[in-house]
Formats: sequence, structure tokens, C-alpha cells
Amino acid sequence: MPKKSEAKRRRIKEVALRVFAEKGFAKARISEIARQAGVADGTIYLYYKSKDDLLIRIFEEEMDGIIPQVRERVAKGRSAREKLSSFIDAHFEIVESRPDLATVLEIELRQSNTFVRNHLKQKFKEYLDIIAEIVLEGQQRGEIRPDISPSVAKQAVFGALDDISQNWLVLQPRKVKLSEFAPDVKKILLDGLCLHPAT
Amino acid sequence: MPKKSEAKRRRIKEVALRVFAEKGFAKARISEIARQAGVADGTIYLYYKSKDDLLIRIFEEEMDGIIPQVRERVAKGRSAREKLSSFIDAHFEIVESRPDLATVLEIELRQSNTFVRNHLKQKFKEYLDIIAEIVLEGQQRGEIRPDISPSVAKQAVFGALDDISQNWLVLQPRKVKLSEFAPDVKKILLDGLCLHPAT
Amino acid sequence: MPKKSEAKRRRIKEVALRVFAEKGFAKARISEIARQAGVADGTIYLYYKSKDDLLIRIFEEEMDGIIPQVRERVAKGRSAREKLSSFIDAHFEIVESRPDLATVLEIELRQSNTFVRNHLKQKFKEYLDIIAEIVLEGQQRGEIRPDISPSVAKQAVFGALDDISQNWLVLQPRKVKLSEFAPDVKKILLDGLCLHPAT
Amino acid sequence: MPKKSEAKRRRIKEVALRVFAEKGFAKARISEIARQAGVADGTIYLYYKSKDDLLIRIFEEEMDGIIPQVRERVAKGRSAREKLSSFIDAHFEIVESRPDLATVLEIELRQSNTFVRNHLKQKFKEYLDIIAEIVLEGQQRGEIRPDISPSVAKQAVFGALDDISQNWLVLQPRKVKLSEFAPDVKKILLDGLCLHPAT
DNA sequence: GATGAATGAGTTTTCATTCAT
DNA sequence: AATGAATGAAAACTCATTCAT
Repeated sequence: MPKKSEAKRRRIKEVALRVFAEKGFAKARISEIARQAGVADGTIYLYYKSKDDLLIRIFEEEMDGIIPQVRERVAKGRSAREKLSSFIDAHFEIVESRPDLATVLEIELRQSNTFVRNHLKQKFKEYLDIIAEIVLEGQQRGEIRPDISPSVAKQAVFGALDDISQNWLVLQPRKVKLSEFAPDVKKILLDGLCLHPAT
Repeated sequence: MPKKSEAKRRRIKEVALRVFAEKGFAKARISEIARQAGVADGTIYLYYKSKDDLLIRIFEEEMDGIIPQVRERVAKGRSAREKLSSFIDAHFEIVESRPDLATVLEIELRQSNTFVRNHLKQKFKEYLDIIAEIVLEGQQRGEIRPDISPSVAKQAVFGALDDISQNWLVLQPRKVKLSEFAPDVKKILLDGLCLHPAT
Repeated sequence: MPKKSEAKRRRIKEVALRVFAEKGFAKARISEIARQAGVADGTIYLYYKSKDDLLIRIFEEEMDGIIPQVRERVAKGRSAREKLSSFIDAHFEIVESRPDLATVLEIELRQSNTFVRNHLKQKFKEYLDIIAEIVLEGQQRGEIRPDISPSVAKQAVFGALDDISQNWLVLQPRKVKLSEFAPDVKKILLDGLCLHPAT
Repeated sequence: MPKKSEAKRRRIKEVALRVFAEKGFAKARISEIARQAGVADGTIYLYYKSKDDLLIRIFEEEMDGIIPQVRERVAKGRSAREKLSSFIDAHFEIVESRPDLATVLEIELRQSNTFVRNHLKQKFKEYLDIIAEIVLEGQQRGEIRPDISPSVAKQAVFGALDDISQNWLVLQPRKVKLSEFAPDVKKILLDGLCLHPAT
């Protein structure tokens, strides 16, 4: 594919991401994306099969950039604790630096039609599995409690991060940085809420 | 007897909940709800102002039933740990016994139009605040780590429960009971993932 | 028919006239008329066959009251000029004293569906014919120009009165009395606009 | 070539005018207009914002063609009498040659919803003011009776013309030409009905 | 490659009227 | 006579997608 086209594809992608974030996928108009990208409506269909395809491919391309980044960062941690801590930091930083992306992913991931959702979830699993891998490895190395399912841990950790991120995203006047929540989240997930261990 | 038929109102509500869960709010058709409820399309509008109103009122009525129930159950716990444990059990039991309701609430809460979402969120906050109250009281009684924001704890706990519930709901062949995840979730949230406390 | 029913019929008629004038026939709701009349929706249909019938019969009953009144008043005039003058005064006075009625008649007479309009026009012709009769008789008595068709005269006179009445009705703050226009209208219709007769 | 097809816009306008005249604005169906114009329903909305907009713009465009034409014709008259005479002729000729247009204007001008009516009335005032101007100028030149309000004269003249035009339009088998009424109308409005001036 | 005019499927809601009580 | 709950037909408008140029 010629370079010229690649630039256009990128412009469409960037505009689409912004419009999806602003209006939500359902209310976003192809004609609005075309207008802002400076192309004709029909041109979008030369680069993307459909509106659904546009969302799916934006998501996949972004995740393909993010996942290795997060993996690399997590790899630097010397213990499971450090790795989980890095994951939490990385997640919050991504949400903070790419709010449009985060808004689209976190919100559209749950709605959209089944077709789109299934595509998104598939790619998303790769991201979530980073957590599961850390937990499993930590258990093997005796750093993580062995009596917890890595799958449940994965969901619990991501659910917590996601809920906090989402609430932060909808708070219009973001006076507070999302990363400020990281310490508390780490305490809860890594060390638990309770002071006295269960008997 | 109240104005119009209370039984008919209930039948419409039950059918609507089922159809909303199956199709999603946006794709649910008033005509389909009417057909399944055995009434004319127009009859729905004698009981509910609009499709939006139908969703909002189903949600509010259900939450008004659920919140006191959960509160009562939580109140029986003698410690913050027991109360949180009860909340987790209660949440999973509700999702398990009312999957339609849970599907509608958890999914529509994030999408729908702004008008509907705002209504839903407002009522939903009452539910989430049960967690925040437990945490705050637990901190005052020296049972919960004092260095954690109740608000962050609330979001982390609910996020974890919600993510697990949602994943369970979309797993079509529900071979496993949701409540089986409760022990692991409690371990994580109450005692943490790590074996060795942070230095 | 018992007296009790007659009172109810009249109440329905009066309320309907007011609601038709306020909202227009199309936007008027049977349920609103019923509510204001203090009866059930269905009760209206014991007295009137349909919404159309309600309009038609209000119109006919009112015209049956008005036509003899105007005829009587016109009869007192000793010349065609006096009779036409009386007709103009009478018309303006009716519009002024019964604005609801005038609004409904003048506006709905032109719209509504064909069925209704035909009914209304039929009864309305009786009213307009008062003018034609004055003109014809005036011509026979040498008071009115013989070279004018009574039918054209009838339409011209009524059209002029009607247009002025209608404009007055839509002027919300009726600071000026409609009857103040009578002298000018009489000058125009009875004596003409021009100072120098056609050559 | 202008954006989209001007020919298509015109075809839609012409068809719409015909359908509005036949069915009335309220009963006219967009789908019927589209079918007769040989376009898809949605295409109408590429050219006109809404059904209301379609009516308003047809009206305004037609009046923008008619008003200068009538003004020009009236300007040729050397006296107020001649000018009024020309106005009457012009009005009847327009109604006769464009019965669809006249039907839509005369009927919808009075009904429609407030939004539409206000738009129509505004443009219509320009037309009526031609009469007022003739009268005012005639009064200044001593050709028209000075003791008559130009506004009342305007309403009386237009009301007369309008009522006659409308009656002619609803007479289905138009055996008689509308312009045949012009001489009588001129006699009445210009010279008055009465033979003996008021004392 | 690019355009943008054209397509046409799809659904909530209102309200006059009915009829069982 | 009166009620009022129930009925169900009916129509404007949007917007993703296509395809002739």
C-alpha cells in the first residue's frame, strides 16, 4: 500500500477515535468522521469495511501497540509484587495519557452489538492475560498466595482498575490525577483491605 | 385495587426485563414486549411513559427491593470482614438468581443515552455506598487499614465483583456457579494477593 | 331526553368549544375535553358520535342561535345600506363577544377534513345568504347597483369581514376593539375606495 | 452545476406542491411525494430539512417569483384605481393559472402548526403590503378616500379576493373563469355597493 | 483512488374509539 | 347512564452503505 494512503488511513483512525470517544460509537456518524478527516464518506470504505470494522481495527491496532509496551514494563519487575505494581501504574498511565482511547475501549467494550463485542474481547484477553501470567508465575515462585485462581485474580484486578478508570474518565473536571489512586489500589489488591488476617 | 391492573403492570415489567436482557435495551422492541405480555402496544404506555421510563422504573423498583435486603444482610456481620464477606455473597447470589436483571443493570448502566444513564447511576450509587460505609466503619473500629480511601475501596471492590459477574453472565453454558468464585474474591480483596507484606 | 343529560351535553359542548379554540381541532384531545367537563372519555360518545360530530354539532347549534338573531337585527334596517350596516355590526359584535366560537368557526371552517368542512359550509351558507338577500332586495329597490352579482357581493363582503375578524383574533393583546374597524369597512364596501367614479 | 441536482430539487418541489394541494399538508405523505418524484424517501431530506421546510420553501420561492411580477404590473397603472385594478386582475390570474399553488397557500396559510404558519405569514405580508402601498399613495394623490385606514383597506380587499378565489377553487367543475368575477369585485371595492352616497 | 448523491429499512408513540362492567 | 382500560393503526426521519462517475 502506498505511503500516501497510509497517512490517510491514520488520519481516519485518529479522527474516528476522537469522534467515538466524544459521541459514543452508536451516535458517531461516518459523515462526521469523513468531514473531520477531510475525505468523502465513501473514502472511509476504501480503508475500512464498515463502521464496526473501523472500531474493531482501531481497537486491535491500539492494543497491538499497548500490549508489548506493558509486557516490557512488567518484565522489568523482579517480583510478582513489582510486576503487578508496574501493571497497575502502566494501566493508569495509558488511561490518563490516552483518555479518548480508554473511553472508547472501556465503554464500547461492554455495549456494541455482539459481533463487535466478541472481536474486542478476543484482543482484550491478551491484555488481561498479562495479569494472569504474573499471578501464575508469582504462585510458582511462592510470591503469590497459591490458593487463588489466576483467572479470578485477573478479573478482580482488572475489574478494580477498570471501574476506577471509568469513574475517573466520566468526572468532567479532572482535577485529580488518576495515578494518585494507584497506591490505594495496590494496597487493596496486593495486601488486602483487612488488618487482621482471617483465622 | 389500584388504578389499572397491578398484575398487568407487573407482567409488562417482567417481560420487559427479559426482553431487555435478551436483546439489549436498544434492540428491544416495544411491540415484542407487548406481544409477549399479551397486550396491545399502546397499553404499555398506559403504565409507562416511554421506553426509557420502562427501563428506569424497572431498575429503580428492583434496586429498591435489593438495597434493603443487602443492607439487612450486611448488618448481621459482626466485623467489617464479615460485612464485606456478606456483601460479596449477596451480590453474587443476586446476579445468580436474577441473571436477567443483572444483565440489564450491568450492561445498560454503562450505555443507554445520557438521560437514562444518569437516572440509573443515581440509584446505583445507593448500592455502592453500602461498601463505602462498611469500609469507613471498619476503619473507625480498627478493622480495615486506615490508609485507604473508602471511595477507592468501594470502586475496587465493586469493579472486581462486577467484572467477575459480567464474565460469568456472558458464559452461555453456566456449568459453574458464580458463588464458587466468592472465596477467591474474598481472599484477594480482604487479605490481598501477596504473601509477603510490602516492605 | 332528561334534563340532567341536557346539562351534561351543554357542559361538554362548552368545554369542547373552549378546547377547540385554544388548541385547534386537530390538537384538541377528547380526553382533555372529558377531563375538563368532569366526565369519562366514553361519556362523550354517549352524546356525540365522534370528534368530528362534536365540532359539526357545536357549529350548527351555534349558527342556529346566531342566524335568526342577525336576521332579526338586519330586518330592522329600512334600506339596503342600513341592513348591510347592521350585518357588519352584528358580525363584528359576535366575533368580539364570542372569540372562542369565532376562532373555531373561522379557522376550522377552512381546514379539517373534507367531511367536516362540507358539513360546516352547508350551514354557513345560510349565514352568508343573509348578505345575498340584502343585496338582491336592495337591487330590486334601486338601492344597490344592479350590475353586481349578489353572489359575488356576498363573497366580497364576507371575505372582507372575515379577514379583518381573523386578523383581530390572532392579535394577542387586543387593545383595539374590533368594532372600531366597522366604519372603514362600511365606507369601502358600501361606497368604495375611490373618490372619482370610473369613467 | 450546483450542489446536488437542481432539476431534482425542482421535481420534488413540483410534485410536493401537487400532493399538498390534493391531500392537504397534513395528509400528504413524504413517501407519496418521493414515489411520484421518482426518488427514495431519504432523498427528499437531502434537499429539504423536513416536511415543514418543504412547505415553507415552496411558499417562499413561489412568492419571491410572484411578488415582483405583481409589483411590476401594478407599477404600470397611472392611478390608484388602475393599480388596484391591476392587482385584482393579477391575483385572479395567478389563482387561475396556478390553482395548486393557490390552494396550498390559501388553505395552509390558516392552518398548519404555528411554526409553519408564522413563516408563511411573514412572507405573505409582503404581498398584502402591495395593496396598502397603493392605497396610501392613492390617498396622498387624492385618488383614494383619505378617511380610510390603508391597513383596513388592505385586509378588506384581500379578504374579498381571497374568499372569491377560494370558493372558485373548491368548485370542482370549473366551468366559469375566475377572472369573470373581476369586474364585479372592482365595482364593489373601488366604487362601493350603494348607489346613493351616505348622507 | 476518490467522490458524494442516492438509497431505503426500520420503530416509537399518540389518541380516537370501543365495550365489558 | 357512565366508566376508563384497552386497542392498534399510522408516518416522519436517520444514516450506514453503495456505486456511477
